Parts: sequence; C-alpha cells; structure tokens
Amino acid sequence: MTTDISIVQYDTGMSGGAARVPKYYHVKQQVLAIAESLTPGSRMPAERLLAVRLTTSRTTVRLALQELVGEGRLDRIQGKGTFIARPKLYRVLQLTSHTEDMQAQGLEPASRILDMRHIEADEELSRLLDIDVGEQVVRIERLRLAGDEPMAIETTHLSARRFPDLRKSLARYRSLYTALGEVYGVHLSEAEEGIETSLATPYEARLLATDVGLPMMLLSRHSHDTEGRPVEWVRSVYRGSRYKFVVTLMPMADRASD
Amino acid sequence: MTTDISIVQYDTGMSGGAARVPKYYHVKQQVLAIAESLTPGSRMPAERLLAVRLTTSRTTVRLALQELVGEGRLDRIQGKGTFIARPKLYRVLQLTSHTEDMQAQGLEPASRILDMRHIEADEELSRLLDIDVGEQVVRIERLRLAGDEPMAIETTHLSARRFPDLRKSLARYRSLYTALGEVYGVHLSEAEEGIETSLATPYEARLLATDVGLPMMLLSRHSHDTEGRPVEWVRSVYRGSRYKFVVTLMPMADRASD
DNA sequence: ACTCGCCTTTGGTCTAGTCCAACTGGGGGC
DNA sequence: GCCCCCAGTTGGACTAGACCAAAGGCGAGT
Repeated sequence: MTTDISIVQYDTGMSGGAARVPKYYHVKQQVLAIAESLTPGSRMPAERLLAVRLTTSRTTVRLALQELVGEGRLDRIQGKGTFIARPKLYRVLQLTSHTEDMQAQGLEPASRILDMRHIEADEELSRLLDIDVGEQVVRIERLRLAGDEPMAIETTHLSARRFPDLRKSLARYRSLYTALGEVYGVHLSEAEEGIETSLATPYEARLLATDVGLPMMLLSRHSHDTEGRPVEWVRSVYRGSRYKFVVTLMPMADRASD
Repeated sequence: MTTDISIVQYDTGMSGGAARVPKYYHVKQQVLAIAESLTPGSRMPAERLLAVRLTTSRTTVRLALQELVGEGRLDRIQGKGTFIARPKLYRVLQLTSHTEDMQAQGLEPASRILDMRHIEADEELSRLLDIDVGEQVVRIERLRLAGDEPMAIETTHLSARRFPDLRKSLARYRSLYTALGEVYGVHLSEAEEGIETSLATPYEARLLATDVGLPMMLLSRHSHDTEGRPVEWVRSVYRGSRYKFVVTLMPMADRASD
C-alpha cells in the first residue's frame, strides 16, 4: 500500500516536450473509453466497481468522473448512477429575445419568473443604465427553459422610472422585448455582450440541475435603443457543459474597403 | 473524529428555497474573505495552516482553494505558495488578427510557433475547408502571448494547395492575415465563432502555466473570404480564469426596419 | 391487492495521513 | 567569494475508510 505516483510521458501526439500526467488523468481516459462504448442514456459501472477494476481508489475515480461531468460527457444522479450525457446544445448570440431564439431552433421556449422586485441602483448599475445612484431599478430573475430542460438563470435590470408597470406589460406580452416595443416604444439596436467562465454556486446548481463547482458560462448583455441610450443590463448563467455559443463576426467598417 | 456534515441554509439573499451547502463552500467563503483583505500579488497563508485555523482537513481547504483558482482569484505555485491573482483581461471578438487586437489594447503581441506541419484532411476538415478528404492541410499551432503572459494555444488549419509555401510567407509578414492578403490576395470577410468551455489537458496546462482540469475557454473560428469561400478553421484554448470575451451585437437585417 | 417503510445500492462529503515535487535559503567546500 | 548541495517549507497526488443522502426494490402488514 505504498503510494506510487507514476510519472509518465504525455502522448497526445502534439508538439512540445513532455508534461507530467497525474494518475487520475489516465483513469479518466480509461473511463472515457468505457463511456464511448455505451450509448447516451445508458448507465456506467458504479464508482466503487470502477475503482476495483482500474486498481485505484474511489477518490481518484471520482476525480476522473468529475472532469467528464464538467466536460458534459457524463451525468451523475445520486442514488441512481452515472449516465452517458447527450451532446451540447447551441446558443446563437444575436440581438433577439429568448422566445425568438428558441423558436428559430425549433425548441419550445419557456421561462419561470423566480423573482421580480425593485432594488436601488448602486454605482455600477447607475453607470450601466445611465440613471442616478439610488434610483429604483426593476430586477427580474428568470429561469430560462428549452423544452423541459433548464437552460439558464437570467437576471435583467431596467430603469423603473422609464418602464413603469413593467409587471403588467410583461404579463400581456410573452416576451420582454415585445413589451418594450409595444408598450414603451423602445427598440433595441445594439448590445455588447461579455462572455466568461465561472463556477456553479449551490443556488445555481440546484436550479440548473447540475453540481456545485462545475464550470459555467457567464454572459452579460448591455443593450441600447435606437437612440443609443442604455435600456437593460442582463446577467445570465448557463451550464457550460450543455451549451455552445455561436456568433457571426462581420468585418469592421474601416476594413471593408481595403 | 466523527464525520459531521453540516446542513446549512444557503443565504446569498437570492430568491428561491434552500439549497444544501457543503462545508468546503463555507471554507471557500472564509478563504475568500482572507484573500480580499490582501493585495494582488501577496501571499496567502499555507494550506496546512489554513486547515488548522478553519478547523478542517487540508483536503477540504484544497477543494476551496481549487475553486478560487478556477475563478481566477488565486494562483498557486508549488513550493512557493498561494497568491492573490490579478484581474481578468479582456479579449474582443472581432475579425482582426492577434497582432492587431493586441496593439489596439496597448499590449505587446507575440507568438511562438509550437508546431507547423502538413496533415491529411479528415471528413470534418474537408467539410470546413471545402476540400477533398485526404488532401493536404497546413496545421499551425501557435502559443499566443500578451506581453510576457501566455494567452492561448491557437491551432490554425488552411488548405495547403491554396496557400503554398505558407511558411516563407509567414516569416516575411508578421501576421498570418497580412500574409494571406499580400501574398495570396485573400481578404477575410465573415467568420462564425463558437465559444464553449473545456477543461485543461496536461499539455495545455503546461503551456499556459495553469493547472490540469481547470476551466478553459474553447474558441473555434471558421473564416471566409470576400467570395464566401472558407479560408481557415481555427481552434483556440484560453485560460478561462484570465479572460473575458467581449462582442458587439448589431440588429439583424430583417429587424432593422421595424 | 395495495401501501408503507426498511434495506440495499449508488453517488456525495469529509477526514487523516503518506509520499512526491518544486522553490528557497543557508552552510560547507572549493 | 562563489557555487553546490541539502534540508525545510509549500503545494500536488493519492489512499483507505468513515458516514450522509437519495433512489428504488422488496417484504410485511393491512
């Protein structure tokens, strides 16, 4: 029972020199091989069994499994087992609403309002929405769904003064963007979107049916109307292992002619 | 020495019900509090010391530290210690070269060719580059740097037949895009970019000075020339904890008028 | 025949401890 | 005075095992 950390050469066939490869990484490759021999939805061998078969500890097996879950290849369900996951979904980055975006992909859009309240603008929100610090801001927290699968937690911020009675307007029209156009005559024209990684908090993990600490995609959108005034600031958290974001880039104006 | 897993209410002040919070998550908050009281670059207490102070095991402390490293808040260096990290860098998504992009942000662009070779097109590459299966493809693997900090591993694929003697052309012009324009008369016009998360492989971790298994940003770019023909297919891996990607979205053509 | 509850199985969390690897600094040798 | 080596410290990897929590099957009781 001596601890034996193997030092092995890395061999993905890529260039460059050697790199140290921890044992769990080899275990991961072996587990992956098993996973690839099975069809999506079918069950993997139990952790304790894998540990015995691969002559390692359960901890090491779990580390390997954790990475495969983080990559979206496996799903773990306590009490039931570990299963082969389905492939990633696509999410197109464009200036459309959730409703339009889902319909364009043939998916059933849905959303559940988790929370809707007024908060006071802090310094950051006042800058983003071009209002005074302390002014009222409508904060809408929604769970976005594609079909019956939870997709993202989206938190939208708008000026309460500019968009009064937003709750009623939202109820009347299905999509927020439609309501903005129909009720307040505001049309979106340009937005900057920021994309970064984060890790699931316990709250996010519960709502999105994933595990605490797994990699997430954090999108923030800052939208402006046709007059260039800021309209909304949105922060969305997606399961990183379930989505791939796609954006079409066009040449910049000052390069179009050369 | 009984194992005592505390079941505590989650209290980020958000809506929704309770969620189970593992102990390491509380430890993480405590460690984060310590980190926030220090300035970037300064050293955190040692792991063994934190374990004693927070009355937990070193394993649990390491789990908490791992998440903070994954979020880009801490850096760990074996033999030296754990340090407060610097804030994230921005990376704008637009149809420019690495060289232009870096210069626009006042950073010193640099890149190191890791590997350059010809490979045979498999089915996927033949589709992406619009060539036959088995045709030669130039594969350029480069380490992108911003100043002296490794930024990404970028792997570019181009048709070898369409761009002969690319090595010489690359040597003459600093940027690949410049070489494409000057030597081959090809100008890029539109590209689809895909963004997803992945986990660092040992190879990637070594080159990007990060740890195996940490969340990464995986960008893939499919660029076309002004005639709509595919020119390159690029796969780039960035340290997720170091970069935030920014893209400007414009309204779609069929929505500009309403 | 149905229902309730226990028991097994499977994943989830945590501990305590061992050994390896890398950086640092001090002391001895040249 | 300079260099090298060795020992201490710090992070990295792994083990063995304990107990918790959720899911589901099965059997006893009604």
